[in-house]
Amino acid sequence: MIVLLKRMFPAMRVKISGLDPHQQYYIAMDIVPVDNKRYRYVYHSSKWMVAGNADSPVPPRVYIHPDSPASGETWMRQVISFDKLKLTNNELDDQGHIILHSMHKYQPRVHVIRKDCGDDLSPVKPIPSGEGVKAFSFPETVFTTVTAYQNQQITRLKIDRNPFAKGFRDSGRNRMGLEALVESYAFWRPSLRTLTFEDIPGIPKQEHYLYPRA
DNA sequence: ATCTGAGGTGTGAAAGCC
DNA sequence: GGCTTTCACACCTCAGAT
Repeated sequence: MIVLLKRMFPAMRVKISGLDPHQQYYIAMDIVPVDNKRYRYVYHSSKWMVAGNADSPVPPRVYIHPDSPASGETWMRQVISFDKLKLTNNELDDQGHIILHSMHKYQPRVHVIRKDCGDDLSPVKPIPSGEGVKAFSFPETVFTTVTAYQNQQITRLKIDRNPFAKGFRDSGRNRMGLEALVESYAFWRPSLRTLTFEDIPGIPKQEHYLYPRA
């Protein structure tokens, strides 16, 4: 899904409840390695296989949601989308984009940060820890980075679902076949997730739900 | 409502790497 | 030689200007 500078697709979308409506919060995302392995796609078995050790770690980067900071009421009222998040494989990137290695597995994490804990938040600095900061991650959002698609079904999926790729769509495609394909890919399961905070601003327990995509 | 420029897509060929 | 990465390209969306 990545090369040079690309958006993440499909984008992560989350819904949060349980925030203090009057408290200001930052929402941020970072992406961490799942393991220290490099992968390659094996066509004949249609599986990702370990192909060696991971490349050297890249500088940690943070995507701060552009609506930040905003009140808990604002965040809870909307579905929070990370569709503007950009990924790069350029380790020398100085624009604050999230840097990843190709052919590695990563886990996106959503961070909810109380404003007083996030005043020195920066795209090029690790997310602060402690009281007032909470991270959420969902195992089904783990993904493998590539510079070229390894699976033609994924290419077709993206062409049909990403508006910017409309120019590559065929007019007579079999929609039912596509829907079946969508169902078969875990990462494509509804990207809308819900985080529930029980005791804000004290920071909370995690709970999440899966919603069927309309 | 229409125009326009910036920027987001996958493709396919060529280059680079091991 | 096979796999991965990079690049130019055409086509598209989107947002701001008029």
